[in-house]
Amino acid sequence: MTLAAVGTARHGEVGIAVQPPLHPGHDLDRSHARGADKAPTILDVAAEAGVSKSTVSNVVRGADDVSSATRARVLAAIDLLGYTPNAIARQFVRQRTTILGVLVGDLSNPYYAQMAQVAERAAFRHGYTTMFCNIEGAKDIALAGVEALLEHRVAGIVFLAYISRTDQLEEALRRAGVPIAFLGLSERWGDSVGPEDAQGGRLATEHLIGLGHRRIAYVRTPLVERTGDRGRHSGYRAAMRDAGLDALPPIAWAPGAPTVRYGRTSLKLSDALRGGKAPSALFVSNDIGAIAMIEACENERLTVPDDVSIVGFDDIAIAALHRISLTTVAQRLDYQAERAVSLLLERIHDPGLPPRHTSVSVELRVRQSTAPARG
Amino acid sequence: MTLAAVGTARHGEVGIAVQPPLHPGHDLDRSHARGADKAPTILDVAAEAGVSKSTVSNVVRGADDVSSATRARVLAAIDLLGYTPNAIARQFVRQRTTILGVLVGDLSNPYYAQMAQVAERAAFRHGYTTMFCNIEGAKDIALAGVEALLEHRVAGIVFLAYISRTDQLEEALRRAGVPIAFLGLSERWGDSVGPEDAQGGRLATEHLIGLGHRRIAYVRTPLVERTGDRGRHSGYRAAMRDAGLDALPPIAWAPGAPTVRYGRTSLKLSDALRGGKAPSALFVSNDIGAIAMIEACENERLTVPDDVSIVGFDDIAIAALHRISLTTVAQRLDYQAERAVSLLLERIHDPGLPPRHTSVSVELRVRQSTAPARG
DNA sequence: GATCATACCTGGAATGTTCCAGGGATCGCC
DNA sequence: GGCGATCCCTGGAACATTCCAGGTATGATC
Repeated sequence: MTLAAVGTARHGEVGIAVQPPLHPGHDLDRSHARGADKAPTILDVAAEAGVSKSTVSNVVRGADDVSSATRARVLAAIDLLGYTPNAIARQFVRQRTTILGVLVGDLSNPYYAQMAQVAERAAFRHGYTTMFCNIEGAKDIALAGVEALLEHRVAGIVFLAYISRTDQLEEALRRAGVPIAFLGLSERWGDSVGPEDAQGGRLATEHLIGLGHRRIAYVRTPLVERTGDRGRHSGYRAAMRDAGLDALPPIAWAPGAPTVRYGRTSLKLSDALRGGKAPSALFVSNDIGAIAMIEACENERLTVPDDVSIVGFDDIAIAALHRISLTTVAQRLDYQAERAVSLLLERIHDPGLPPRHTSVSVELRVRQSTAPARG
Repeated sequence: MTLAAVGTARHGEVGIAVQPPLHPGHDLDRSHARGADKAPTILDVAAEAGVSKSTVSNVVRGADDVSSATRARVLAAIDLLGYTPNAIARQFVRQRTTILGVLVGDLSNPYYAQMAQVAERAAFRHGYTTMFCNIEGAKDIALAGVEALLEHRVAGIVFLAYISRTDQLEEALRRAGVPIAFLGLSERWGDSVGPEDAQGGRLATEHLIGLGHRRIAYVRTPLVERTGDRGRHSGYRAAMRDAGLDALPPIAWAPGAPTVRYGRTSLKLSDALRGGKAPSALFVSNDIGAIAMIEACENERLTVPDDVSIVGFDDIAIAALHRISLTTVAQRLDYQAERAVSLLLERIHDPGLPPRHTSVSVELRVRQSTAPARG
């Protein structure tokens, strides 16, 4: 507390000049009287500055009807006492918070981590803090997490998870009536931002077709929401149809944790990628899955891209590593996260808004995991 | 609301039997009278159940002095009204929260993301929610982030960031007197958990020496806190000394963002890795740096591990990918995050505890980025 | 000098919960 | 039937802030 006063004195004489050493020695008494155990309140500051609590409140909140002399006096008192405004009390009386809940599927997955980071930053820039719940695919945890967010009366929720929403979870969210933005997904009941899945599926598939591949399979991983998966798959089918090719039956990742390690063992490649009718190219519904697929192929002594070409979706950071160099459909993760936060804040401000769904254009990034078909 | 009651009926007739259809039709009146705009409070529930607010509070908090008949009646009323306890009011009156602040350096860095995930999970398991601040190395943002956490009166802070702590930031934290645990670091003023840096440095270096390398350089990246860097570097020096080898001058990553992309261009390899006196092996102070180093080497047409062996530190998930296959010093990220949360909760419970520093043992994981020295 | 306007400040009500002291029943025991 | 114990329940105070109606100077205008 004394240090703070010194700090003030150092960086400007204004506050000090208006209000010299105020009550010399008195601060010691105060701190003894109150004890160091309790944080100073707006009333302590008011007493110290010789004004009412309302005036201190006005200063803290930046209201304009405070004379500059009074303001300086109050600021000096705040500095002296080391007062930190109590957001809990503020939230309590104003009956709303500036906290955004973030439901994130799995932070150890780079896709979500990148999204979460940008969302946090965007929220912070708008004066909101973020409360995270890592729901990791477990339905009961998700429900408990949502409950916690609702109890804390978050102003809105960013939904960033692949968990298949149960009726229970969805109903809990609807009932609470809290603004919610689905990030990385489209066509939900709240607001949403997502990539142009169908267009991406088409780009990926056309790229492979252009390289001369005829037998191209779609690989579906549990990472992708049904809606996203549907779009990507239908883009694939449309491109195949337009090229006069037959769509192959999709290869499915066994249900389970969406990690590279799991995918590597889960994908049954022996069946899918061996023999005369095996596909020479794969379009995988996301990058983590595509990387798992590369691992799985190389485990089975199939070289990528020589034996199999692979295209992913997302363009997460590690896809660009030389050693990985994954051809993929890039979606602007950062833009989407920003947009989701904007949608949320707009709805918080005006709950009457109609639901809005933003889809973000995608772009093919050709790297080394795809090569012309052989023969 | 009705659904919830049905749910109750399904898994047990007790609640329903004790309190049949209570007040049929009445719920509609209430919801109209109150209007759907305001969330029901404990008083609404009390009126509905015909008890006092204190009793409802007892039920919600799980206090034991409530008869089972009354409890059932209150629960039914809660269900009917869709009451969600107001954590803000609870925090307000109890003068403490069950929120843990997490200051995280950079969520898009897998090292932090993994730590953050486990920390969140551990906190949640103990009944705490987490408030994230992504401080990304910018000092003013870090300060504003800490301020936000303090205003929300978080019960403790997990510090998970490489940002070099300014006097200002450190003083703000000390002054606030909030319990704080440093994660991934040791030897700080609060509680801390970190890996055995010196031992790790020694293991990495001895592995390279064992492979016949003589000219081994230490590469320092801006990712690592000074303390961690010091330990790893000194472990390296000790191993070199014990083997009768000269430690080379450390190679430094230019200050800047700690990403692979940046590191790739920032590391001046032409000078460091060319010529007769160039090192044949590198020990890099963390995995992201090591991966950047692999990229940088291969950019310069140096093959890893044939031309240069590289060892990292951390064993982040992507280090294990076949395509990366980084030899590295593994530290138990999950255990550390768990431990940091435990330390924090113990201190919240008993602030008088002396500062504790846990160091976690490390273990070398040999993969494909290291090979015997040539010639 | 009365009236009005403006600038600045203040006191009180309200917010939803917890916690505590205490108050009725009911029961058992002498 | 008096007393104590136990069980269950209740009303009120307290928490730190915001917001609003109102109050008091000061200055300007007629």
